[in-house]
Amino acid sequence: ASMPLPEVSHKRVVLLFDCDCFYAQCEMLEHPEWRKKPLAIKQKYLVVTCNYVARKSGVRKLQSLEDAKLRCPDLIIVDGSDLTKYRAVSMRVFNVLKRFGGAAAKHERLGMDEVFVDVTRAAEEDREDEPRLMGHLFQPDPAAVRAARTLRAELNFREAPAADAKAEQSDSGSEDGDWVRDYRETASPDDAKAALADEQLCDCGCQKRLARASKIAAEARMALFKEIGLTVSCGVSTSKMLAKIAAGLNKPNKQTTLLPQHALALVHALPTRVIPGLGFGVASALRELHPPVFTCADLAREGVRPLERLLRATLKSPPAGLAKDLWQRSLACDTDAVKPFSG
DNA sequence: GGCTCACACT
DNA sequence: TAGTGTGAG
Repeated sequence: ASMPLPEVSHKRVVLLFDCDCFYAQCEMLEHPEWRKKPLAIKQKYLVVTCNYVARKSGVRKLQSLEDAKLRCPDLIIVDGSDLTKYRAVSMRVFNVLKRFGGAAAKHERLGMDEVFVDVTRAAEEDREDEPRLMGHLFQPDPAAVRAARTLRAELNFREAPAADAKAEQSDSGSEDGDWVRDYRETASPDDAKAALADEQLCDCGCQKRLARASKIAAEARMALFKEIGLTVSCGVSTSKMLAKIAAGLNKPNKQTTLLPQHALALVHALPTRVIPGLGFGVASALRELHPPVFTCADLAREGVRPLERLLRATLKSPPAGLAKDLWQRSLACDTDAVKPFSG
């Protein structure tokens, strides 16, 4: 009612490239004989990352070395406290990615192993009318879509390009429906899911822009593999938050497109920690509330004012506007811009 | 603007 | 872990 509604537009196109187990891959570049063996990188007495062979034996990030060795007795352990070579590989990755997305693209580094790229302009200017969607497409299940719809109704919240305005022009506009049905590469969905996807189509052109972007992502990933020998996972969506979440859906060495009209169905049930800017402290405080706030849907229902109070009680000096930003992100609306020249 | 601190990010 | 980045004051 009196809550400010999130601004939702699908106009941006954001990629997130996330190097798979970055330090471990760097070590395997120097030692190809380790590729098929379980490999962990340690700092002090902690495993900071490990390759996917090691993960099959239950080795995990931030495990104690002791635990890791118990789970995987033949684990190869490399000290990773000298970051020099990782920094060098990281810069090579960034320099390759800078070639993609055209002159108007913006590239932002996050840590050593992640790069955001805003490819809005390139995706708009692409002439291709029926771009092939590369990689995976996230498809919500019907229950998640129903839950998202309920949440939207509860909060009286409508997405900018209306999904229901489409019903009236259903006989004229079958081309978009065919386009999605024919070009997705995920495992073939059942009829219910296909119907669901068609029902949720958006007419702002975001599907085509995201598909064009998925091609840029595929080309960039190929270049990284050929020129450096690294595999990366990639998320393709309309904001940094959604691209990051999408990248995590299929790993390693896969890319995933998340259509903005499916974002709430994905986000609503996820823990509040998926929201960038909402860290360990705030997430813990939210869980202590009664009733406890666990998921993004819980946080969305909580509203801005109670969140402001919690931030004041939890943080030393909460940045202005943080509550509003976090609350909007709980509804999958993230307007944080890709900031160029951060590397 | 520059310093420290708290907090979040990898 | 070993850093980097950000906003508040």
